[in-house]
Amino acid sequence: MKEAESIFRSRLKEKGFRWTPERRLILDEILSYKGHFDVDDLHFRLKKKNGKISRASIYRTLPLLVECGLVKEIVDGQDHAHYESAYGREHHDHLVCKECGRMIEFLEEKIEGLQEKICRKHNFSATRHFMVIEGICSRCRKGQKK
Amino acid sequence: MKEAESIFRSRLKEKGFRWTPERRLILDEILSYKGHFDVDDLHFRLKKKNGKISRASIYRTLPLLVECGLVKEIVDGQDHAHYESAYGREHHDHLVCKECGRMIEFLEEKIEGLQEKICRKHNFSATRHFMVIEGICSRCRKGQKK
DNA sequence: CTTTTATTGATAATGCGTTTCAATAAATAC
DNA sequence: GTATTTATTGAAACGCATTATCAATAAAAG
Repeated sequence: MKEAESIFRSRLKEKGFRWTPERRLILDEILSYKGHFDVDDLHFRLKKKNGKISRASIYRTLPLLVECGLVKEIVDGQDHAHYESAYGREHHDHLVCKECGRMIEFLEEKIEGLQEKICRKHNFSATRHFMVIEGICSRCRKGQKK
Repeated sequence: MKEAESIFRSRLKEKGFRWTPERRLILDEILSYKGHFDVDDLHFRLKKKNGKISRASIYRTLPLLVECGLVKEIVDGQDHAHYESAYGREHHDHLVCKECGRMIEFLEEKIEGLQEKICRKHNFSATRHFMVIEGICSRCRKGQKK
């Protein structure tokens, strides 16, 4: 299945951008990694496998992938950006543990519906929405009880 | 009504911190300004009125005010932090316009209830939660139609 | 193969936020 | 009130994530 790649390649073509080995490596790595990541994580994994991709290329490629819906930024209220692969995945929100950084995904259909209602009420045209619950996860709570 | 001030002053005392003219000016300005703001907004307004407060003092004071619940950080997925006075205000979420930056507040009780349900389900102890809907507000949409 | 021009990696620059430090000034005791 | 202690201040240096610059490289198209 190369659908994700063809989505990316046709979007690049549309904009007069080019399909390069670096962009391919970045896309492949993101698709093969199931989890949340930041730029450093991704750079580390790419360097380990290929030893030659610059951080600058990652910073340049990520917005392109976000734009065509293959990657999503996770807004988590922490100090720097986190991302996740969005290819073949449904929208969901996150519980973020302040202790260990773990992100737990959840989906509550009713919330999605309520968000649409609010947009209609305010005549607001939504392009993105997210919800974050920050706190201490069950694992870390057990740890704190000594 | 000086309740907000006494909340802040007793919290400072508790921690061995001091009540200073600068902290008073910052608190007063935040309480008197009804709206969302960032550090630059606040610094500009304080300088105009008093001509002598440093950005560093604002950066140092804001977390103290957040800690005692008088100010809330608005996590909006934009590039830098925004805040709002939280004194005497109920929790609410935001619609954020990518065009003009305007933030529209909303409260949906049902969403709050659903968030609690999700936390119970994951045995997660929440300390903060927020929801943002990003897009184009009604005003800007009208403008775009020429 | 040649031409055009986007992309790359390295590095400099940006911008928000934090830390450092010497001078100042609250708080407390006397 | 005066002296002592130590947190706070403003200015400037710093840290860190991200963006912009630039010369060399390499896709794309003819």
